[in-house]
Amino acid sequence: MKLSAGFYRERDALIAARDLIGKALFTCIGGVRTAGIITETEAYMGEPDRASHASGGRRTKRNEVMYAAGGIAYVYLCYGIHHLFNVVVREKDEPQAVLVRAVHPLIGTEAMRERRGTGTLTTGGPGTLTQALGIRTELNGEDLTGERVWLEDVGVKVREQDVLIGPRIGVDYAGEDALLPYRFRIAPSQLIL
DNA sequence: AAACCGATTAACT
DNA sequence: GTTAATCGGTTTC
Repeated sequence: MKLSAGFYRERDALIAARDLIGKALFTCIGGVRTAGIITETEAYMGEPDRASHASGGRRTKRNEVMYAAGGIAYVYLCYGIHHLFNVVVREKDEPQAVLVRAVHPLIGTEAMRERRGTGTLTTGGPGTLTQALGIRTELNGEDLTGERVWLEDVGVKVREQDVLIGPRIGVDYAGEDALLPYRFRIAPSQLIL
């Protein structure tokens, strides 16, 4: 079933990042429904987190949606090419978010392959999964309990020992915060086929 | 108004 | 292991 607004608001980014492993990310774009099982996430803890866009309370046009109440999408363009998808969590004015870094294709794999182009259907990175699911910046601020992008519990259980925890990727600029164990992923041997 | 840069990827050696 | 591609957001002048 679809995750409720309360699910997002009652968890901080760290707990949410763990709990979103194994959940399904759905989109319905242009009448095409696609979905994937979330296999990798990262937590961004807001003001005290130097790796977060909201570090030090920074508030700009781009990251404004992080300050809204949880249960909406934060989508932004990275390196001018890649759309990155985050789930905003906690209450209003607590700018925490979970970056979805990888999914395993579940529904609409042909549509995903088409969106990815002639290449193979791989959704193993934060930029490639958004391309496969059709997520673009127009979904920034989108309600995750709505009809265009949402998450569901599809009954996939991931055991604690199958979740690998480590430092986040690509945040070297964040100093010692780059070493925090805020990245969660399903052990490669446990990937659903 | 202009410079700078990034929560990345794919294609290389 | 390295690096070019690429452009909106942010910072700086």
